Amino acid sequence: MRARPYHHGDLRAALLSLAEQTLRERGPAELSLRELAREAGVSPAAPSRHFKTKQALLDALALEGFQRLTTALDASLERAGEAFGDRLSGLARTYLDFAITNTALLDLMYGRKHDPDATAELVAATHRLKNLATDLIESGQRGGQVRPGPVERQAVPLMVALQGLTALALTGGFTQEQLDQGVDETIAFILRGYAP
Amino acid sequence: MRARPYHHGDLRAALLSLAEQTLRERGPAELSLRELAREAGVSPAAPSRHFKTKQALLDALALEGFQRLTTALDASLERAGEAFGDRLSGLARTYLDFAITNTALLDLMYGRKHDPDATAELVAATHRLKNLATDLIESGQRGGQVRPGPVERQAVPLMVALQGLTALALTGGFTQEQLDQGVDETIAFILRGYAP
DNA sequence: CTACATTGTTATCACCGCTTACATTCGAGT
DNA sequence: ACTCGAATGTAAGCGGTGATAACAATGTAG
Repeated sequence: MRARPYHHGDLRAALLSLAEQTLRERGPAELSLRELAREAGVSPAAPSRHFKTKQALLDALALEGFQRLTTALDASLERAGEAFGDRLSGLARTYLDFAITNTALLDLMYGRKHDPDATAELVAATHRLKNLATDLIESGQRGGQVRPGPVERQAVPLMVALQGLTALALTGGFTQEQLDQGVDETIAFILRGYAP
Repeated sequence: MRARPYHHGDLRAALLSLAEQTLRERGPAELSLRELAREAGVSPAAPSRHFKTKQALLDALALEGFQRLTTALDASLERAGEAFGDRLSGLARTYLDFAITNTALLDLMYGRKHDPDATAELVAATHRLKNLATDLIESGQRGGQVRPGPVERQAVPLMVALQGLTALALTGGFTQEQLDQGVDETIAFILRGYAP
């Protein structure tokens, strides 16, 4: 019977996975490198080979989150038809769904984002997200469902709505039903606001 | 020359004030009870007389934040005239201003809010905030500037917009000018959406 | 097969939040 | 004015944390 091998195999991935689980189940405050090491069955100093600091681990986790989110949003747009309303509604619901099922991760993502010394990769990831919104608005303008005007400005209400919906969903103390209604209401509201 | 007196005088207030300063300048992660005690010129265990745990300190800070915010919002409504647009615009700008000048504090406020074991006082404070929004919408309906419908639903887009605006303002990477334009745009957008 | 890079371990540091037992001061009731 | 309990502060110590440095085992390229 082989004892536990000296080398873990894929400690980096294991740490990220365990970290996300802990984040999800017990919140960011409870996340300890030493505990992750224990759970992974390695010594307390081992994680430092893969993540120089705790912050580096969190950054990697946030980056992974951004990747998963943009993937989901891309897929949603892929699924949707041509109609602007459908695309917008699908985007909003996908975003909201991600927010609800990955609350702590999303918090981490946005929390890290406005830290002055965030990774360049992280900043890039957020830009990609922003582009998704402006692209949608722009195509809506081409199709005539969105009033003309500078995209940079026109896209703001959409991003506001997305951020706001998730914020409410996460902190609001709403029932699931209220929430669904609120989403419907808000999407209708947005479309009305964008109408030419 | 008297040595430092055995009793601090108002340690509780001093701790809260120092804590807010630290929160503002160095973020929530850097906040340590021991350090606060050092800065207040008191032994490491002294704070525990006023705040049993670190979380209790943070809760007190968050509560203070809610009080200051609702005060500011009340004042804004007081200042504004009767016109629905003005009231809404004033409310939004006041909220946003608070968010920008008290970023970390607001984060703390909302972060604590959806924690299962939050103080009853905290929950009450957030409800007061929610009422402010529904009241505004309701009065808008009475005045005929807001389409009729259940207030509970109609108020959602407003709260969404407030939350979303602050979220964007804090994490967005916008210039001040872009932000001002975005606020204008969003407020116009909201009014259009609420129009009967 | 050897030399080097990678990955893990051990040991140690300084710091943290929290608790317990003890010291000082304040203030209310006589 | 005195006393005595409540409030407030101190000292010491526990277990936990993130980080680092020195050392050991393993993988791998030449």
